[in-house]
Amino acid sequence: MKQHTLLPTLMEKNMNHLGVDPKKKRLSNEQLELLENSFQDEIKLDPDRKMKLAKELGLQPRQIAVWFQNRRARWKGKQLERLYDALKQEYDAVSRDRQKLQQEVMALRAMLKDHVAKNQVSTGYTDVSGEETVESTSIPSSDKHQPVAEAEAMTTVTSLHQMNMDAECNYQMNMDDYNNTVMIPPYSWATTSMP
DNA sequence: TAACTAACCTATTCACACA
DNA sequence: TGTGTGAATAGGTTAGTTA
Repeated sequence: MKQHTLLPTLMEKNMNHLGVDPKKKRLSNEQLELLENSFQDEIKLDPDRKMKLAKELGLQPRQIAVWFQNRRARWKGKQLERLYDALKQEYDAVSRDRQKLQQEVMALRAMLKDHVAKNQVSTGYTDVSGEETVESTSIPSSDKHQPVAEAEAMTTVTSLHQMNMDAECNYQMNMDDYNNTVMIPPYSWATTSMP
């Protein structure tokens, strides 16, 4: 059950020389240093260590426990901050890649449109002359092949689009994987030692 | 198995130091 | 005197113990 033992000892000590009722008093540098060192050793506080620290620092065990609780909360906040920064960097990088891919897709689409238009024109000529025009892209075209070429071209665009979609899906999946790996279930973070 | 207990958590309050 | 920081509190969850 909760322990609501307040701190008469410390308070009394502190108010004696001030003539006031200090309800909250900052810990001294020495006390903080020792607590900090202890926290760096182990984020969790076992009862023996709590008693030892309390004795050593002249504080109530409850104060030691509270200090560790607050320290863990601050530590977790920092961890979340770092995690946020890492995720943001990752997101920015993926975002840039996505934009680049989209630009490539647009360029390829434009090329394809141009290519199809030229094929249609050249097909018009071949209808008359019977000659076959070969584009620099080496895609064969004739009145017989033209629908096939268009279909292939459309397939290419669809594939590119699919690749783009896949990239997005992969990113989503990776983020999910990352979340499953990194997201910390309640309280479990506290059982891990300091990084 | 329910009740109790201790330790922990998050959210909040509040005293104090300082610009 | 407003604000940031940290000690302390409130209330909830979890896990171990016991009758």
